[in-house]
Amino acid sequence: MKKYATLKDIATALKISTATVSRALADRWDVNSETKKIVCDEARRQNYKPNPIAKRLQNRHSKTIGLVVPEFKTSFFPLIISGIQKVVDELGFQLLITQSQETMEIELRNLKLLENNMVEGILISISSEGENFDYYQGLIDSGIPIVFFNRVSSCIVAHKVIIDDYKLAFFATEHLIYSGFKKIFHFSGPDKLTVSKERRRGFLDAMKKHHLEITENTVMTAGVFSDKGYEAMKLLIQKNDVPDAIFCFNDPTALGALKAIKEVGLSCPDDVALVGFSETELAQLIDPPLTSVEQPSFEMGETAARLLIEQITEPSPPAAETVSLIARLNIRKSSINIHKQ
Amino acid sequence: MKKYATLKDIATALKISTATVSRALADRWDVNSETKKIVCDEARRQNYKPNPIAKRLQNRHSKTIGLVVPEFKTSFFPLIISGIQKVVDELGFQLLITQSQETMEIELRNLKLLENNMVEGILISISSEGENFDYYQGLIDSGIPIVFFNRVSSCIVAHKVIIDDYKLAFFATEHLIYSGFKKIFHFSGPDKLTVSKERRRGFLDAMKKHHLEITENTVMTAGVFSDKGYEAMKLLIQKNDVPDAIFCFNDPTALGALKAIKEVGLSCPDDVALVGFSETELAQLIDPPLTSVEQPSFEMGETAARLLIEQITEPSPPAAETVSLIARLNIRKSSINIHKQ
DNA sequence: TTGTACGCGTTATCAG
DNA sequence: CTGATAACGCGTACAA
Repeated sequence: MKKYATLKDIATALKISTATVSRALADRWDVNSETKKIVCDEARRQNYKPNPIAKRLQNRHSKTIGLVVPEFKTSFFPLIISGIQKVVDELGFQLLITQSQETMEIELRNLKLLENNMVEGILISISSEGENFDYYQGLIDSGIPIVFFNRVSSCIVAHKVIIDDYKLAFFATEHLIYSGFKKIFHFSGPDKLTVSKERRRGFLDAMKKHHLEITENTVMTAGVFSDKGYEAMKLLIQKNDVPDAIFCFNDPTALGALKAIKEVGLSCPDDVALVGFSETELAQLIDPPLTSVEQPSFEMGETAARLLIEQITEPSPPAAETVSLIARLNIRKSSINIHKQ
Repeated sequence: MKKYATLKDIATALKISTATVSRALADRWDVNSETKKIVCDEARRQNYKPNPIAKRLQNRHSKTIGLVVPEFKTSFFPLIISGIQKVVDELGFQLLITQSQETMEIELRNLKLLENNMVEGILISISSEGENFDYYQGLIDSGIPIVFFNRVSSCIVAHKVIIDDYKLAFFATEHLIYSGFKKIFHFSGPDKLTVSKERRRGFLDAMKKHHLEITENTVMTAGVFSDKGYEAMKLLIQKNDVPDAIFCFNDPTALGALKAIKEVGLSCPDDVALVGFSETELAQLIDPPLTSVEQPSFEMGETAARLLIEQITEPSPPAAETVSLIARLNIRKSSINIHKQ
């Protein structure tokens, strides 16, 4: 193992004190320009690099924030990250990214990793398995602010950036209802996530408002990934209980359902209409183009990052606030009712 | 700003020495179980957390490696990251992820960021703008090994994990030729990337082998993003020089071209056939499904991570080696020649 | 202009 | 069993 060159190494090599070396390297005015030159040369010769860890031990601020997202296989989180990056760069901070892979365990490990690297604050969208409440709270208590976005913690007091999932789910469902579909199902997300609950609530309220029948299969838990949507759809086909339309928790789930639909020779939207959520790039490209709720992802990232850094830099940060951004339903071919025309 | 509780705080509160506190908290055998208990209680009371930075100042190893990728909007890099994560987790390391957004400047900033966090090694796929040679070499010289993957540096001696871009480009082009297309173009990637050069070389060699005409427009530089593919296609349409088929640098470029093709009422593959590269999830989902070269992304991540960690942990690491993984061409509808049937 | 000495928070060594 | 003390690498008052 190669040993680092330290200030001391340079000092002893040059037979001067470490203090002088330190000052020379910092290029300060109160040091002889000649010694300055000698020191710099020797530093280069020894391939000296200041040890950032030692520096931080005194400085106490790293100008770095951490991020934990569940995954970035879909384009949803990457878009948010772009927004975060922009603000972080603008404000002279740096960003460390981790992914929890939708598990609480890895999420916890990532939080600790970030903490170990002395981030000054954390942005997080929680895993679908549930929340590490205690740890969130512990971080906040120990002076590391957290801002939640998209998937937020229900019981921690902190800044949160979301959209109105309930309202959008309600809209999306009403869109299907107004299009003339009668037998409408919902593929729900993970039970523990607030977003899942909100979207399910929006769906059910819309169904109730229009007095549509709610049966045992009306709401099926399908999770976040496309294979779950595929399985759920397969199950319905097998049970011979195929609906006219399905409002899905997200785009991957809808795509999974679409795959199953096509496989058995059914057609979308003729036989089964589909609506997704949190529109990914794919929505517009697939066949048929998918109706989906478009979230202001980039803006969500910007807002969350700004709130976090504000909290870090402001001496008296504002009280915890929940910011709700505007989202909208993009109607495309997958939810057009051809029989109604 | 809340002040951290330190060992000293606990020590003074309990009127004992910091050494004892340290030992008690480390749960060592040579400390009275009663004092141990008292110390732990006081630690909890003061919400004490050990300062990892101070620890590292002596330990010198962080069990953490860093990653720099150009972007993760497409599913290509995320898949590689999954592979990396798997190995990193298995071997008890941790992973810090950064994205260069395809620019040299941010790449450099990220390298420094990782270095500042004392990563023990770095995995990188370089930005399309070019390479920070000097900095790569400096890192390696100062004892931080680097493993390149996918987009590798041409002039640094280090482990590299790639596929045979030349061969696959050659295959893909021959596939188009054997399908009966005559006027075949290539949308090339950024000029500075080795992968671009290799794929272009493969394309040109295949064209030459089969004595197909190469004109001024045959090779167009279109970059990495879909908008560039779109623009390039638009330009060809405008110039009234539309080919039978295009071999694109990657999937996004192909998708951009597809968009332009559809916009002017042309059809793929009837009017223009398309072949992509580094197959993303989308390839199978769009209309028409896109012929593309499938890279063993997950395996690439695994291999790169394994090589890096091996280099970190082995006392005498093996010489730099270039690993070439197996890739394959997946033929789909976008490159079927309907006129030939 | 340069050197001395101390602190950042922790662990390890060596006395007691 | 416990307490001083010396590192780890750097910055910086303070003294010379």
